[in-house]
Amino acid sequence: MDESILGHDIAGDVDGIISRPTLHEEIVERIRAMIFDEQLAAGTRVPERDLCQRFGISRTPLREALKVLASDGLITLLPNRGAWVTRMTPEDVDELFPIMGALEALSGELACENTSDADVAEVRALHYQMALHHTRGEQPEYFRINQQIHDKIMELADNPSLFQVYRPLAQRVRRARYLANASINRWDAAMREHEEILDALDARDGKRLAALLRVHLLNKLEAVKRVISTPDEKGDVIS
Amino acid sequence: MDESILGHDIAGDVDGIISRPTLHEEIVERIRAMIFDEQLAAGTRVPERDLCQRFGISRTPLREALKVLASDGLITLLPNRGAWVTRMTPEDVDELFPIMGALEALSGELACENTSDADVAEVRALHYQMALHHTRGEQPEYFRINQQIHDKIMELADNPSLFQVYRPLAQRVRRARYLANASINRWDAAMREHEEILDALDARDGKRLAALLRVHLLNKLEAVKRVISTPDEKGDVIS
DNA sequence: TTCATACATTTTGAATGCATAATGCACTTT
DNA sequence: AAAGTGCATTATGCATTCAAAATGTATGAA
Repeated sequence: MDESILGHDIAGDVDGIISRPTLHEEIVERIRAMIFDEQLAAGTRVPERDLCQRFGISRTPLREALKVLASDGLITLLPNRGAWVTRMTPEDVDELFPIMGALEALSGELACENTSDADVAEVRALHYQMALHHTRGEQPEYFRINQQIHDKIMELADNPSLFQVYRPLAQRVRRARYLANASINRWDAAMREHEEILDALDARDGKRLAALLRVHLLNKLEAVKRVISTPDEKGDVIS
Repeated sequence: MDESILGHDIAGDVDGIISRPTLHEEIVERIRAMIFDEQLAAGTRVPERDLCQRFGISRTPLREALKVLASDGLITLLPNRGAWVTRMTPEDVDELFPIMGALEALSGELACENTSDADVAEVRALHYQMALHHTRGEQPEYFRINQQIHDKIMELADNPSLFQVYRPLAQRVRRARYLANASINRWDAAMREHEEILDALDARDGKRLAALLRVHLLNKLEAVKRVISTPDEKGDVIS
């Protein structure tokens, strides 16, 4: 019919709500992503004018986005002196890891109430893929799958508000967390902990999974602190 | 000398950092307060123009504040259709209470590591004042002191990030929480739980205090849900 | 040279302006 | 009268403008 002339099928969309994201939401996500993959590095200035040009927008929606990101703690606004990507301090890590531990523990507990066998199978597959990267010493791949497992558990918790609270915290510590994995000792230990995590999820043992996830994260705390309190030669503590 | 002529002593401030809060920060706090005490009621529109006039500012900083409050979930932005004070649904309560439970539990655990005898004495004084209001059936006073006790424990945790994460959640459920106290059954039970909470804090038993705070909050969940899912005659579910 | 100062330039915070979308209301039509 | 239609009004999202603050730079003094 008409659709085929237009070259695409619109039948599926006729009664859905039309989503019109506003600029500032879109920009929040883009800047999030840029901080995530370090196009905007911790401790550097957020180049307002450049970003406006790059995104082809005016300063108003960009600045709205900056306020939102600042309230997440992802960037820091210095009055009259611009926006800067927040740098992680050892004190921040001391504060944030216990919080994230509590939230991950909750995610594990809730996940056990909802997890199907297929879900466990999915996590198991990720787990053994991660184990493979571990034995091969492939750190970036290990780290990526590791993230996926924790994200999957968070998803199984089926609590969008929990994810929303957790996400900005996780993003703030993500880079430091990645670097902390460099320590091989900790890497082996983390892998053993993950065995137990999978086991507890399989058994739907919410309390145990919660405790494991919490300890797993707290164990990383010291490693992360060591990394970020060791300035490299550029004086740039975490990049 | 000069200070006394001006009528106040400025000697204490000479080397402190001069704080210059930006407009949008100030406005975020004001609107927070207005939602808190229901000058802006749940489910109603946030009157952008009125607020601009009232605060004597332009739309730009106000709108920046609205984006921040929206990212906290305190208000909801409908594209091209204004800002509305977020209304609490039973689903929200189901999601938020376990999260707040986990965070309060953590606050209790951390508090036990830092609490001095003087701090315990302070909480004890609040506790018995609250008990008095309970026996007298003075609900608003009871509720206020109850808040103060939980706030005090959060403060003793000495983790600003924890407070920052907790605060927006607490504010979202605050009104529903207040109404839930109306149920006398729950009120007596809550009072007994508070006895135990004080006891655990006094003993610096972090694990126990954590468990108590968590259960305390979870116990409120059902009462709160009952309240908000019972629309009143105006069809306004929580006001 | 190093340091301080004055001045031009840039950046920032907030107000204003403008195009588009949503809303309210008079007017029709049945 | 109830429901639909078209138009005027208002509100919204974003761009632009403007004043104040911060920054960079050239000049002069020690």
